[in-house]
Amino acid sequence: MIDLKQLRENPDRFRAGCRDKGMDVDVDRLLALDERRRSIMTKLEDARAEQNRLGKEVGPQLGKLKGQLKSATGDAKAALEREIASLESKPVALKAAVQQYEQEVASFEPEWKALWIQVPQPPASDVPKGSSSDDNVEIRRWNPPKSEWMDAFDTSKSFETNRGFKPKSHTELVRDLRLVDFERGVKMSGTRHYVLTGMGMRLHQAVLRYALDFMVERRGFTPMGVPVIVREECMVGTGFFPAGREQAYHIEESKRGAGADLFLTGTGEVGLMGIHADEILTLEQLPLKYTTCSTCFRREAGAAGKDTAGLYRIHQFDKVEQVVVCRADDAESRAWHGSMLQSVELILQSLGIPYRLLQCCTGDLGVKNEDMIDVESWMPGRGEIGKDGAPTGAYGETHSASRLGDYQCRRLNLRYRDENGKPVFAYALNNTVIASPRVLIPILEMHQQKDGSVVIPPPLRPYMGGATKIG
RNA sequence: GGACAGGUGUCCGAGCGGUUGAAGGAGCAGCACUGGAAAUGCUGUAUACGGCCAAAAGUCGUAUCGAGGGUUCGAAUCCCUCCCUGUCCGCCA
Repeated sequence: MIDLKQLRENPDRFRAGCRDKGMDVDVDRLLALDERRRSIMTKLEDARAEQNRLGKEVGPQLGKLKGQLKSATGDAKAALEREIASLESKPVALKAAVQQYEQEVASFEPEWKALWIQVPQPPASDVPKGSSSDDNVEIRRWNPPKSEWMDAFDTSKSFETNRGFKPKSHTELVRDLRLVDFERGVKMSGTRHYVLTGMGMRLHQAVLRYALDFMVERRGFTPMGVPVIVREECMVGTGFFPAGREQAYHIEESKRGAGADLFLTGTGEVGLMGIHADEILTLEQLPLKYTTCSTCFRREAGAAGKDTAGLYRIHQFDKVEQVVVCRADDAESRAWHGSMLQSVELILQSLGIPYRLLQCCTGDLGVKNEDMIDVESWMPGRGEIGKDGAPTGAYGETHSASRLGDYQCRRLNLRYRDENGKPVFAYALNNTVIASPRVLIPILEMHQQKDGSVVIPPPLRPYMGGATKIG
């Protein structure tokens, strides 16, 4: 969430942030409620201060009198009772005032809080303005050169021009090579479910394990295994709720008598960032560099009819995720952003997948990020159908790298103590390392051979018993 | 899932319904002592929000003893609900 002090001091920045992100949050209403709340709180606190002062004064006297009352009789007893009654009546008026203020605040506090957590993190100043993903700006692209195991590939030319034969789509490849069984996945769990079979499962696991090991061994990240079933606080704290509530599977344990419902996480980011919620870290602990491999669950509400075929948009998948929690420093955050993206690029290059980086425009950012770069991988089986009847190929999003400023850590109450010993909300970043089975689409489609087999990229071979191709 | 026992500051650990942000210890920091250290002594050692202040420092107020609600003039202390931890039993990858 945002800092209310900053909102008061510079509301225009947040109004502009809402506008640029295309989000409709009533900032002025929030400001008015905040003002009202603070003014009542001041009165409430004054009343309570007086109440406390009286309590300290009256308390010991009452204690003494009540002690005396036990042994008193007759007139002395009646006099004591009168004195006690008069002492006790003193703070009663204050109590009524306190209760009235409390009720007043309670009457609009939920609205105040709801508005507060909805205000999005304003985009960084250098993020291009735009209204949708169409306005994203390409930063650079990479095409594989000729190497020991694959020929060069140029995405500006058709697959057939590059390779000399028409490509199959990944749905055809997984069918012909028996890597995925969609029918039975749907039988068990409904639309957008699948069964990975045989070498399909092995390839899936190989990609994940390669990516995790890469992050740990080459990039110095700490591997973690985190819960994928979490409480609502985790979802709110990481910024996925309330905005993304419809995207998460909801386990209604409260309906069975438990105290709290649970939610399935859509990314390992939730578990990784939740680890240090409500903590104050030391400067030496930073930066935190965590990576995890976790199963991700997404309802894909609102995506009905989109990408219905194949492995692109599914309800359950596995993802290696990376997060960095660093000190509250813009330059440091930007440096980590670059470093995290470099990890992704190195992995994609080693797998021989053409890709491009897109600077997301303001309108494509979520509530919590101030800057986001998407990585899109080349998928020869995607895109329009060309004159020759084969798809022309297209880039499809496989990764996303966000800078969140202190927005997420403020929500999570995750701080560190700076050089002066002051607690400061840390900055957070997150980035996909690899998400599978989606990444199997470019791997299979890019490395398919004329005979219908698929060459396994060398880094994955050790994870597949040394196999060099499928089929 | 059942039966008990618990949850207090960085940690351990007291706490009678009334001057308790909270005894006592440990740790940590500063100072003193020392040639230097140990030992010892003294001092300090939470967070959030709000007020005062140009700001910082500081200071004042409020809240926080697992969370939320209640009783009361007043709750760490009493009551209710939930969460968590431990032990035993049951079940089980």
